[in-house]
Amino acid sequence: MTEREDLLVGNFPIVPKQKRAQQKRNALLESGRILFIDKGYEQTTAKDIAAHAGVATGTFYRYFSDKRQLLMSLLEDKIEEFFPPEPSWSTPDPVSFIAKMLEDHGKRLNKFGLHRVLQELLPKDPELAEAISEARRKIHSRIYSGLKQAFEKGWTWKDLDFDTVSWSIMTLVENAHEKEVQDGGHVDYYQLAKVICRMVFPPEVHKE
Amino acid sequence: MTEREDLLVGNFPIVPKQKRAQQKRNALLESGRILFIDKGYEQTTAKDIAAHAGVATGTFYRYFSDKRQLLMSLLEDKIEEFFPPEPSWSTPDPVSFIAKMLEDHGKRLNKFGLHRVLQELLPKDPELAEAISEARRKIHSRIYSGLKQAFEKGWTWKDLDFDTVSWSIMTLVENAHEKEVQDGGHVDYYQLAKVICRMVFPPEVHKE
Amino acid sequence: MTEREDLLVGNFPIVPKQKRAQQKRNALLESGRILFIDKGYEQTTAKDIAAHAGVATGTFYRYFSDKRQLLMSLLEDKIEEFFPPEPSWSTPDPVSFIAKMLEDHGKRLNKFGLHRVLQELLPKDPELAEAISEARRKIHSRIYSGLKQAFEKGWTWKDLDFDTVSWSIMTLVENAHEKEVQDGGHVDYYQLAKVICRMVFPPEVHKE
Amino acid sequence: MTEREDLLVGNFPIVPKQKRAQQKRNALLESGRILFIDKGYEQTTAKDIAAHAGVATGTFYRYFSDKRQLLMSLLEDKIEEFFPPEPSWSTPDPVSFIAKMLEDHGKRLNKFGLHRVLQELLPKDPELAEAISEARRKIHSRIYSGLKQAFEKGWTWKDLDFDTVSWSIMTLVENAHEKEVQDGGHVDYYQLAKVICRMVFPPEVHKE
DNA sequence: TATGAATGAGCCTTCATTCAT
DNA sequence: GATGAATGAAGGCTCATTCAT
Repeated sequence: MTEREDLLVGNFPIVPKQKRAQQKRNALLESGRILFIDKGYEQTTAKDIAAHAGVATGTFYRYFSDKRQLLMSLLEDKIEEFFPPEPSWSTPDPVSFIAKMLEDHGKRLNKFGLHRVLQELLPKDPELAEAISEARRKIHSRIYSGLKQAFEKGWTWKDLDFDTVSWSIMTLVENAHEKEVQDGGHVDYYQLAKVICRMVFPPEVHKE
Repeated sequence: MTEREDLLVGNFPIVPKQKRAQQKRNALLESGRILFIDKGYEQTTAKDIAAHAGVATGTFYRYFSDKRQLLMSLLEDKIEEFFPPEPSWSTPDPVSFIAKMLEDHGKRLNKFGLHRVLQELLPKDPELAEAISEARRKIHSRIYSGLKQAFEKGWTWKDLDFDTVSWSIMTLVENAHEKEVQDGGHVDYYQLAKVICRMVFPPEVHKE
Repeated sequence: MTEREDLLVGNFPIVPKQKRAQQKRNALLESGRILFIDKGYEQTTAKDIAAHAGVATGTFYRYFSDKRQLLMSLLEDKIEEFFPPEPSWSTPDPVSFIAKMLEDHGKRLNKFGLHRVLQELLPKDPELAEAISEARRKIHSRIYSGLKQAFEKGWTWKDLDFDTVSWSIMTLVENAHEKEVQDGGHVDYYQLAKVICRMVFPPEVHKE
Repeated sequence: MTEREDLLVGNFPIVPKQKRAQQKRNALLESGRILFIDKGYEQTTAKDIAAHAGVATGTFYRYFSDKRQLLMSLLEDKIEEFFPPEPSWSTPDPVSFIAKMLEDHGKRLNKFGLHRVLQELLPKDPELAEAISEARRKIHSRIYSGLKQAFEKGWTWKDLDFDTVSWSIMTLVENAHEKEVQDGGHVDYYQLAKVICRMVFPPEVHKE
């Protein structure tokens, strides 16, 4: 982690070396995460976070230059959690594979919990928006090339539009975990995987 | 929805009857919309809105109890814009039909422009979240029953999972218009429609 | 005054047009002056000034962008008070003339009262420092040319160093009014004028 | 002055006896001096000083009760630097003597460098103001008696006003070194000395 | 009704000072 | 003695909301 520390964040107020300091820093991070998720980013003040972490206001500013930097530190570690693993089409049972992947990814995202906060921030934070956009582009291109390979092996629909289908898969994966929250119901990841496979494979391949 | 409408909005400052007043109210609404989209909800102050509408700060509060209510009024009129029209499967050419629908809906949403603002607000406004959720449920159930009818006519996959597929369609439709913004590229609505149809119809029906 | 308003200050928060507003602005200016003199610039907060003027903190910021701007507004009107009037050497009785001038100028400065504040600020406010410097340069050059004229009329010491003597006169005039404060004693302006004249005129001219 | 010295300074953290401690204390003093001159008194924090001296913040408070006391200690050692040596009128060449004295004193003051800081503090620190005032009174009285002696020897103007002339001399001496800074130009100490002598001696004595 | 000045709570941030290690 | 993290009071400033005109 240390090497990526200044990726989004800059290495502003000292990388804390003592264990104590690390703990306090982590407490602040965790408090930030909780409050951001609970009340939203704007509604959470530095004071709130400090109080929730059981430290004084000033202490917050020893570890973070401001609220935004705390959020960035939070993201930095976890940004990879947004990347769904590349779906593999050359599996004996792609549906199960994807179902498993969806479920794992959903769990990860829900545990992460900051997606809402990101949406709140994207409009006002172009730098962040760009970072996210970049991440999305990567996912998209990974799915895209996976599809291409499958296509070249003759497994997919002949008229597969790589771009549209990659985007559709990405969109469904990204939103799947929200489904649970939204309608309280649970997602049938297996069914969703089946739908995704149907977007890619014609039925005869499916059976194979 | 109509019955809960005033729940959302409150019936505070009386719907003004005079033409002058109506104009002012509309100017405020429009200014609010523009500024919310431009700078985000939190970043827009009541004073900003009033100034942009060419009235005094105090006047704002004659027409709206606060910023939130203005937003709610804005949504009230336009909430239906979120509803994609029910896809019709019993059309000679469902792909083209859906493609057209996607495009129209995308245009409408982009013209509306407040989706970003909604995302900014959802975390802090459970009431609004509930209203949106409700709207979603309606769309979902409409798509659901459309699918069911198609199923009963024997057009769809035999093992169609209504819920999963409805949700997938809804998700793709909701996000399609964002694609343009995100990757600057334009959406190929026809291809997307094809993908959707593939989720629903087996290939042999397709040709019909 | 209005035409010079934006000299040092910029015309930040609206030139108040209503009488009420003018009064409030003036009250703030006066409170600022009093508190600056009493407690020093740094020790005076915007809140203090507002409270002393009997208005809320926010009101302060309607009229001034910050403490510094208030001070600048204060100076703007009064900056000319720093300029001692040009001593006239071609008077029947230059000593009396200068004595009178010194006294008037001292009174003016003491009424103004902000010289201490200026000294507090000069080191940290280069813009202000420049303005003051500029003013000083003007005074200096006026005294300088007055001396030159007197010299050309053959009234002064033959070896008069214009620069040194101008500077000496300026320095004495500037500091004279502080003498009262410093040793509680009062300044004998007449004696001081005599000293100044001795710096300029040889004794034989003196009697003339 | 010696008796009041600890009044100014307080005898708080005991003059440290160990060599190490002395060094640290001196480092802090020197760092304080440098930073005060560079950034001003208010703008310099205890932490700044400690950091500049290469010790921890807490250490600062072992040696000084606070920022003010450090400044006072700084002055304590150097306050005598403010005293211009008594001008001697009974020299073969008083002009040169005084010129030399002015130059030396200017150099000393400029090396000292804290005059600006004093001006920043005087308004808020009556005790310091009193100490300075006291010092001034001493200088004044020394010059005064020097003049008196010269007068008694019949060297000066017959109508010399001791008080006014002492004050004038003191004022010119005190401000001379600032002239360099102010107009970038250099002071012609010889000319200034001549002016001072003219305030004291009539021309015929001058030649003597 | 319309106006916009006034209000003051509350956020962000700094820094003198303390204190556990 | 030294350290530097922690504290929290206090200042700067904004903005939603009220209210006298």
